[in-house]
Amino acid sequence: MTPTIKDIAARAGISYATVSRALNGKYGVSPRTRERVAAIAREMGYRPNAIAQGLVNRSTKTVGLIIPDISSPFFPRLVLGVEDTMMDAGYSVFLCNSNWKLEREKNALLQLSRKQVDGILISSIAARAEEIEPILPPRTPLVYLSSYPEGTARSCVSLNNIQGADLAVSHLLSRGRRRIAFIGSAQEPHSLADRLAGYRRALERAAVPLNENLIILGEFRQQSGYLLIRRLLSRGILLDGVFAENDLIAMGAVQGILDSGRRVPADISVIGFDDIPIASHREIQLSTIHQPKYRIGRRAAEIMLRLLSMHGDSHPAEHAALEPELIVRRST
Amino acid sequence: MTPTIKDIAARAGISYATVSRALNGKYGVSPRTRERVAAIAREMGYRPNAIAQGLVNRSTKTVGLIIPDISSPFFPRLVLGVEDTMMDAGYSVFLCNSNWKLEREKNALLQLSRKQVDGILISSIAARAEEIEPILPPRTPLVYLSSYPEGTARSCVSLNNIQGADLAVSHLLSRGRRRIAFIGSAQEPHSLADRLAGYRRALERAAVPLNENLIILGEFRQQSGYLLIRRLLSRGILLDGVFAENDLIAMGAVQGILDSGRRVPADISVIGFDDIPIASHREIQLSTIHQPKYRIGRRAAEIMLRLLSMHGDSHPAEHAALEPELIVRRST
DNA sequence: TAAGATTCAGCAAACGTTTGCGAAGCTGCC
DNA sequence: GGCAGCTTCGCAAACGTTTGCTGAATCTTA
Repeated sequence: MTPTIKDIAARAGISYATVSRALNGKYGVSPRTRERVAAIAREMGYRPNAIAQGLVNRSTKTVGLIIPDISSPFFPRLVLGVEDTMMDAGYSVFLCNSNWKLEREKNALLQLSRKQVDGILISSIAARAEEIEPILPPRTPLVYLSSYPEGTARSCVSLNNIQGADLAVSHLLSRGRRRIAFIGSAQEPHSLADRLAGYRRALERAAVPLNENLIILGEFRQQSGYLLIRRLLSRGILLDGVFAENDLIAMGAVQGILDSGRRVPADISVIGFDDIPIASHREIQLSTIHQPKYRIGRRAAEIMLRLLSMHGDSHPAEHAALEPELIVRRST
Repeated sequence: MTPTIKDIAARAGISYATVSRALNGKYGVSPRTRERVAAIAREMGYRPNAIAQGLVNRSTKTVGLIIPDISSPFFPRLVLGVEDTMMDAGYSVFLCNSNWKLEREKNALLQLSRKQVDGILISSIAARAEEIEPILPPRTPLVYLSSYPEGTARSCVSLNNIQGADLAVSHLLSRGRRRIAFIGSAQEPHSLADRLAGYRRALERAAVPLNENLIILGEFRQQSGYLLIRRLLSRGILLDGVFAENDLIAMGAVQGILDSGRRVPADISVIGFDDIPIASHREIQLSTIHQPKYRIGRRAAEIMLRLLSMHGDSHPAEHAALEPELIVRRST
């Protein structure tokens, strides 16, 4: 079928060991044969079988990337950042969507380990490291990106969520808002916790009392934001600001507020999180906290490459927390 | 390290051939030992090494998926459709972004074939099949999705682009528009050709003369639509309708029209193509031709699975052309 | 009870590579 | 001319599986 190293050897009249050495630039083969082998390989259209190489080298030049949902607008650029840099380094990436389900996340981890990936990058929805890390062989390079479980000793790349939330809420406060709702999602326990912490911190610093009634949770979807805000407003709860855990929720909230006859930002200011592409659209103009998604992906991939290069010697975990950036637009 | 089949054999005091047969439910091992092996395997946390299996089975349970750019809003749901159904069938998918470059597309093809993928799904930007198909080993299952090169004998899943464009332009005509611009991109030669053909067909049927000055090409980006329409308008060319090859271009065109002091749709109607998520947003409301992206992905994956199941016996190419759907919103 | 049939398990080759070790062949020096 | 030392290459094992073939043990049947 497709030519193997043995076919080349037969054609060149030498052993296949020599062919391997010639092709890989290893020591111990004369320039003459090296050239001859290269020529024959080219002529026959030889391609090294990466599976066979993976078996003997115990390295597949392959990594896994697990995210909740590629069709959620936050992830595509993250994935691109990872793929671009891994690709440049000669790695291929398996993409797995967990669909926000822990079970599927675990399953993906299992499949990937079976496939002998050299490392795994994951935007995990697990609350605690013990839920997922034991699934992997002990020394598998693992880096979390954007979201990580509590109690992990692995490398992480994420935004400083506490600070981001603080920035957002402080911005609302600076606009004179005092009754600020928090609309979040329980889908990513850890970032929820951090953003909630930032929310609390900002309020506390401004000496604004916390009102538990203003904290509500749903899903990372636009409709969720819409329904939650409408429920809140219909209960007659007073509001003058909304901090949503992500832009989709924020956009839903804006719609809900408008539909209830109130104005944005005149009556209620709304700020989101993530700065997904649509947020900057002229007709939307949502204030938000920018996350450098591509850079997060790239950075995580770079860390992965370092981990891979020192093939399991020791894993000094690196926690990169990128700086959030406040983007003020029309909604505040 | 991680336990192999031999470790299990040693522990059970039997040969590893028997362990393999027991684990795979092959004939020729007693229920008693089968059970014992299963128990030991579970206890030791055994996981079959898919690389080794791939080498001997000559099948890796892996496919490649090549698209131009995951961060372009058309692709995420397409990818999700593929990933979901391949995953359910026990396959993993390598994601590769070609960044609209033929060179990168070819390179991805090469890498994937090295990695011994069982098949490849590709949204190709190649103009002709000869540019890319020779790269793959002759009988590699290959299915095109959404976009395919001319002259291919392989399976394709795509929208009926001619009909879609016809629908869009006919819709503009039915709104009384007669001077309809076509703004497209040269990035995907084949879909451009088809959509242009549909544009021509609709005009012809309505006996509206074709004006070559109204056909302009750029890239699949919002800014491209903006710049092209502004240039057109500033040259004093009369327009009352715009058919854009995709929604991003259409949105850019809308902005350009508004910025030039004209109204949409009162002065100029605009219709796009794809129905990306943002198009349906309340503040955007772009008329467009809907593409069932997830379904296209799923369908392509299903065809791939059929191809895989008959491991290379014969490849009766299947050309699935899904029906476009006109979505009328505020912009027309 | 003996012979044949049937069940169960092991041996070893194969998949396509990489690589340690050893064996030639050559060069040059004394 | 003999020997050391270097260069160049081949042999064979290994990576972790699957599977055809063979052999032993058990069971069936006359």
